[in-house]
Amino acid sequence: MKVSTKGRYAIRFLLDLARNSQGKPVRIKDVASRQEISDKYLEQVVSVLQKAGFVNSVRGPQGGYTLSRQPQEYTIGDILRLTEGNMAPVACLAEEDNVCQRAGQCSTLPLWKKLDDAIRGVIDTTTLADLIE
Amino acid sequence: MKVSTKGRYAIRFLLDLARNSQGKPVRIKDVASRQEISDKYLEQVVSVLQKAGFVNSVRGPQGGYTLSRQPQEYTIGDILRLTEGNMAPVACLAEEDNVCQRAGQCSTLPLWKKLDDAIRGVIDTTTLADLIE
DNA sequence: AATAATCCTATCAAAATGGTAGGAAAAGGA
DNA sequence: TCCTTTTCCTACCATTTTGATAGGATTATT
Repeated sequence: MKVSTKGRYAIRFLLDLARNSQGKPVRIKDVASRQEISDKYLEQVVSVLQKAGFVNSVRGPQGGYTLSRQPQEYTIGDILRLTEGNMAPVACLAEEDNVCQRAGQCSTLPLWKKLDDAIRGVIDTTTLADLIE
Repeated sequence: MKVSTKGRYAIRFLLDLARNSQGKPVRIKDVASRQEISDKYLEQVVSVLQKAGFVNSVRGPQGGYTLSRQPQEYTIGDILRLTEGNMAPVACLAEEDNVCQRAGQCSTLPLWKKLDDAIRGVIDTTTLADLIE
């Protein structure tokens, strides 16, 4: 039940952009050094963000990344679901077609639903903007 | 961010004991077949429960396991922390000595604290008894 | 003595995690 | 045009975790 580096680095990357890009593109290398993270690994994480349209990229010298929306328009849930996959605590809650045959008689399902609600209650109501002081 | 089979099987095992043991020991084999779980694997999960004193065991014929407390005295949090390890969503919240050097300037820490609180709010207030209808 | 159950340890395949590495492609400046 | 700088893309890899299987030792009952 841990959030992996993928999700955590994605949040820190976007947060770093929000803070350090004044309209100008920010290089992965700079974020990586500020965040004390492997830049080659961060590159892979950012690639997912880029493909999903979470960031805009500029290639070549003076290139880098910028946010494609306002900080308050990124929920932590969006970022984590993109990078970590579904955030449901059990697989049977993750997708519609993943319902198991025991669902009807499963007495732990209500527990997992409550836990899922609690998690979503936090990650879907917190945005990047909330993390910037 | 998934609860693994270890934690889920442990809950289902204890729940099965609560339902099917009328004072008498319940065999792993029977639980495993009712729960459609590998009995040799369940054995290993149960061994953790036994060593922690969550269940009493009786060896030999007519042996098996019984709950060592009342169902309402087992919180889901106790069971999951025992079998899954710490349930904090990030390592730096898991133990006292795990605090990272960036904690002071870490702007994601409040998020993880809120998420941790939300998770504990569910798992520490739900007991086995709540899952028995 | 045979049987039935827990107990204990070793092993293992597959997947996930957290990277490293190297080069291709694009864009800018000299 | 050429060099540099950046993103982009893909392959590979070591370690750990996950979810088991397997086999036998130990204990207790009949």
